[in-house]
Amino acid sequence: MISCPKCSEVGSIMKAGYVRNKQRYVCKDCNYFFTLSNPDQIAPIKNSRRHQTTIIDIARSTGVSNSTVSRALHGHADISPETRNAVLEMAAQLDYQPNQLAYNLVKSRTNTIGMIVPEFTNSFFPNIIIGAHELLTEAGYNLTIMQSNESYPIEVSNTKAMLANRIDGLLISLTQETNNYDHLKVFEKRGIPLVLFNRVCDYVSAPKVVVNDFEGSFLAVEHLILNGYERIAHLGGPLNLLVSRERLRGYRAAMEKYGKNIEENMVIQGMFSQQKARIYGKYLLDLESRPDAIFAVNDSSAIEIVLMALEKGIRIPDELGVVGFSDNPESAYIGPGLTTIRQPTHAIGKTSAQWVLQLIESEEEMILPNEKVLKTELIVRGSSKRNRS
Amino acid sequence: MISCPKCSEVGSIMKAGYVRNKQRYVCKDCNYFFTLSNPDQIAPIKNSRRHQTTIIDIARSTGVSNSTVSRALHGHADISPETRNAVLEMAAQLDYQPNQLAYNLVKSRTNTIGMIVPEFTNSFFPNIIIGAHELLTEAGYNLTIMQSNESYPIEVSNTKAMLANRIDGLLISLTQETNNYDHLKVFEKRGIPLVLFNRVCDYVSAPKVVVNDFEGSFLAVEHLILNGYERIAHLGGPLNLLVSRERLRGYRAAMEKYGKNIEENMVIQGMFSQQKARIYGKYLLDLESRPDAIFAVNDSSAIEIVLMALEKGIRIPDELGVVGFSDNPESAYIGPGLTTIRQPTHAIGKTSAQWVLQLIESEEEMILPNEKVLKTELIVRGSSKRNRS
DNA sequence: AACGTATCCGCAAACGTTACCGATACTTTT
DNA sequence: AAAAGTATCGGTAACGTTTGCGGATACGTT
Repeated sequence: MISCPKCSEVGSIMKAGYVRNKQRYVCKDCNYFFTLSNPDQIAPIKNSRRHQTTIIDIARSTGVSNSTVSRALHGHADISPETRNAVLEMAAQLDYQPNQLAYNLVKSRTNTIGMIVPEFTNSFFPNIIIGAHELLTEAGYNLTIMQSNESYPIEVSNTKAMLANRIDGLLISLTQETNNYDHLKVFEKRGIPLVLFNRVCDYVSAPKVVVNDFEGSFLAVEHLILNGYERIAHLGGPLNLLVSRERLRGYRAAMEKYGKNIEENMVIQGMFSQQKARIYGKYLLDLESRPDAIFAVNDSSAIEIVLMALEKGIRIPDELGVVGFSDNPESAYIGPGLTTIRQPTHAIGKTSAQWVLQLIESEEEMILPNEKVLKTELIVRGSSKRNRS
Repeated sequence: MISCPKCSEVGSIMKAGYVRNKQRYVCKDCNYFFTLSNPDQIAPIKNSRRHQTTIIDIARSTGVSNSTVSRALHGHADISPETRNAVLEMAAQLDYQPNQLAYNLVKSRTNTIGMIVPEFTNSFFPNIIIGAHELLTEAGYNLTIMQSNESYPIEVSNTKAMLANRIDGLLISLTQETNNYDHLKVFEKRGIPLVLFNRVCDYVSAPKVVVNDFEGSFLAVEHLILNGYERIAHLGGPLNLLVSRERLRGYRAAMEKYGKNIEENMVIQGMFSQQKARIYGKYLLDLESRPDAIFAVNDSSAIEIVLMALEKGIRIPDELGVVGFSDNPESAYIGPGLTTIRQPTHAIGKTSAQWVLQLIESEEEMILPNEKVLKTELIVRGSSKRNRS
């Protein structure tokens, strides 16, 4: 006979429908609804994943409490050498691996720095990663890398994922097409340190690590001028990126300083891509009055130009001087050797990482210079050393 | 006067030592020990980190329970459209970001794949990473990358960190110096899918993704022979790596097939490094009876040889044929262009990632072929196209 | 009236750790 | 010997989620 779990009444129990395929009853006395639990139900299917030994397992096997185990494992005080040893032994025996997830949850920090780069097809960003990676691992931090693939939506979703994973700090280099920065302001609001590098923007009040694009660009163009080139073209990048604007500015400044006329039809701004480089390069080389030198915004564009020029039989550097930017590995090996501006990629990564760690470890909001500008270096190779005539 | 918090007695309170620098009392009546909490103590320093809005916040603000919020956020059933919308609205308003850590803890999976590479200074491993990254992000997984820096101890500590972070699967390429594999066997024991790629070993029963080094090597040497080279040297890698052994084997097989004599003083094995390459290269080029072709174990060695030969005035390819392995980006641009064997780096990454996901998603232990061999490709450039005389 | 069905929501137990606050048992001091 | 101090250990509440299951209401159906 069924009795009410509440008033123990037996007589006034009635069926009252089904809930999840189980008979439901109601006690008319106390108006209490209930269903009967089936004790002989099949035990829930054991999770096929093997059980990972936890602190609790160690505690049980050693006969101490969880907290003691935790203290022993972390070399805390308040524990006798004997129990510590016993615990450590048992931990080794049970092949214990701490669960960082639980640790992170309770400490609400992950010891992980996130990094978002637009791409890593050429060696530029990988080298930055190496620099950051080195410093971070040494400091006991992990690094998770994501790639926005030069796409703004992916960048946004990447930042969301980083946020969800509760990284302790973020290093980010923006996309070509990013011009809304709300996804970065979230980090400010949350108090999560953020450092922009290389592809930065002015609309976020976060530290920025950049190279001296202006100066590098200036040096490159000055070098061309000093080598006797007169009519220098500039194949630039997209103007929403600061680097493109700075390199353009350096170009203009150098031209102006030496009193060279800038022919505006020889100043082109476009997206970074090999295809675009070929199109713009062809345009410049096919100009009725061809420039005698081209300063390109990056090495891959410069190399395209060199190759096209050689195909056309234009002699480099005599008939055409070419200078690139970044010093890609292949630039040293191409035909005459590409003159270029070397960026301290390693240092960019290292500096950014260092900065984000400083921000994390500084309790009070430190007042820091909000921009660090690293030096560039002119690498002179064959593509610009004209035989003075 | 101090009164017992339990029996409110005042007379029989006595000091009873210190606990963490705080006076401790005991009530002789009820034998109750206690310390006085200091209400005017400075409030515990507020964690400077701002409060992150949680599911509970949303629940409170919306007037529903946590479970309802959770269900609403995940589009579960058993929830009315109105409450769902209310919850979602409130979530947006409070700028809720889910805490992946808590999620991972309760689900005991992280949706993250770990990857350990020996280095990423040249483009080889970055390209593999790109391939894996692409596939994994598409499948909704994250990728955390670690670098062992060609050091066995670092590799071990990396695997430990991966384990602690409860990655769902691991992709690993071994160090030059790794010859103990216990740290990998832990993954087997734990049931965590593991895939080896490129630098693999035979002593772990895990899937392996490699390229056909033997065949590639054979093709390279055969190509040299078919171009009329006779006395072909081999500059090889360290023999504890399978790749080195396979490439050596391919070299020997091709030489044998075409009845060429192998002069053992022209077969050298050494570590991967630019310096070593220069030393061995100098040795080969300075030999009293110089080889007429060199097959190098990788492109960077081959390039060193090409550069040294050009310095010495040795004409390439007429006096010396050179073939490398890997198709580094700079190989296309160097002097005459370096003939080389292209490895499908992208595919290596993609295949490995695909495989690890298969292992994760297959409930029962699937029987899979435990090795996948990807094809290599001969890229013919100027350094080996001899003008037949 | 009695029973059945559907829909929606809340409770509370996990997940594995850490750390605060006590609580013992012992040693030392007065 | 009582009182005070010391050295270790345990209990337990967090951390933020998910989820199984029970409970409640509102109808619809015999």
